[in-house]
Amino acid sequence: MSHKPLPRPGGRSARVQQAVHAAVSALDDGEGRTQLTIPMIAEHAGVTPSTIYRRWGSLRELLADVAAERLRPEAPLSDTGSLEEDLMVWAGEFMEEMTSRPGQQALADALGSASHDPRTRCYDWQCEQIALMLSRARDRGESSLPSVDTLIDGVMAPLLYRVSHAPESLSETRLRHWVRRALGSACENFRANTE
Amino acid sequence: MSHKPLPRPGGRSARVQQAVHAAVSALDDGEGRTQLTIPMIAEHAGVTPSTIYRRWGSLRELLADVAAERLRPEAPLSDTGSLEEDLMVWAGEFMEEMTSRPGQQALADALGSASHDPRTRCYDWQCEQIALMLSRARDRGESSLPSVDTLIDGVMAPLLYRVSHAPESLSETRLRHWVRRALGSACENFRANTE
DNA sequence: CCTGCTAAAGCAAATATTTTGCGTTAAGAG
DNA sequence: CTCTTAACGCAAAATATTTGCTTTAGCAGG
Repeated sequence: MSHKPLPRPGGRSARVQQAVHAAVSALDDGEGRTQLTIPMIAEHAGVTPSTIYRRWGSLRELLADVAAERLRPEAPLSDTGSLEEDLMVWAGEFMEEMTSRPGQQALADALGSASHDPRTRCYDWQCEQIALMLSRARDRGESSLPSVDTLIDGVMAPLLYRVSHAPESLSETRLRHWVRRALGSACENFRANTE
Repeated sequence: MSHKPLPRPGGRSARVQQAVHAAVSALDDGEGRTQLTIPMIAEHAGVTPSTIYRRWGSLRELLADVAAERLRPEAPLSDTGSLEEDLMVWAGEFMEEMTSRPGQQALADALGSASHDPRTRCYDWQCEQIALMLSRARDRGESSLPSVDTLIDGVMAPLLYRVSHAPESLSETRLRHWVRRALGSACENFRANTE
């Protein structure tokens, strides 16, 4: 539905998609979110509105597609020498990114899609990143490593939950708590600002 | 923005809101989600489209408002005699509800709102329910109770994350694992179908 | 390199929607 | 009972969306 399995990946289709994505990013980085319309995006991208309507169906799905792309990790994932720090850096950057105004918007757009596709894409990327960190840790000889599921449930899930529902309650300290707990060295009596 | 602080809670405003919410529920319970429009909802509710536009702003926000209401707990929260079972029943019902097609849709609608209001409402209700369960447990004399935050992060966050990103991976077993772990009796070597 | 095939884009007319200004209704205060 | 004003209804104007048909341009086969 969105864009991944392009029947004709090369050439025009790809150019149009890129132009439309770029147009959304450019126009959205302003304030007026309510007044972001498809004809507006089409003009900025140099295509006709009907092209967008036929390809994405609605503004909601287009925004979800762009947002999912924005949520994709781009930095090569730093290698700090320990799993705990790798996680802290990665999740910390994510937290930073997602607490900004545009980040909040992007997350809402991605989660608000009628299709599962954008959400599944985000999930897959997160699993990949975590798996990579784990394999590095394994190579370093770190022992009693958690599973991908444990880290998803123990770190990413609470992080995303709070970004979406209670962003004020986030902090570096809380993140550290989740990471430590998921890694097994839990300090059970953590109490943060309960807002 | 949505509806909570109604300047004039009584009479007409309330009736209109109820009629519009009912109309959305009635029309949405079908299939055509793409063809759900504001004029359609207005007609079914017996109001003018402009009323809806002025009050909710857009279909997206109206759907988020209705969805948040749908996510509100209605059952009086069963009292099973133990915190673990109370949590299992409550979160289990929630899981059941949210894995259905309409439940998925409602969740996406609520999370997709541009305003924080629907998400904050859901969060507040969940905290209230959990606080109630905890106070019952305290009255029963259960000891070493977790905090509300611990249960939100340890149970509701992973539950919502997986409902939204990987519903196939959910199971009663996994839920039990989260609950036990949050309650302190973790069985660290849990491994579910990693899908 | 040329030719045919077809997915995707362009164009424009037909529909449907959203927005807006202004008159009307009814909730709530005094 | 009267006054005030938030919220609703109505209808015209402005925009957005849909759709049928045409044209463009990847890509495969010769």
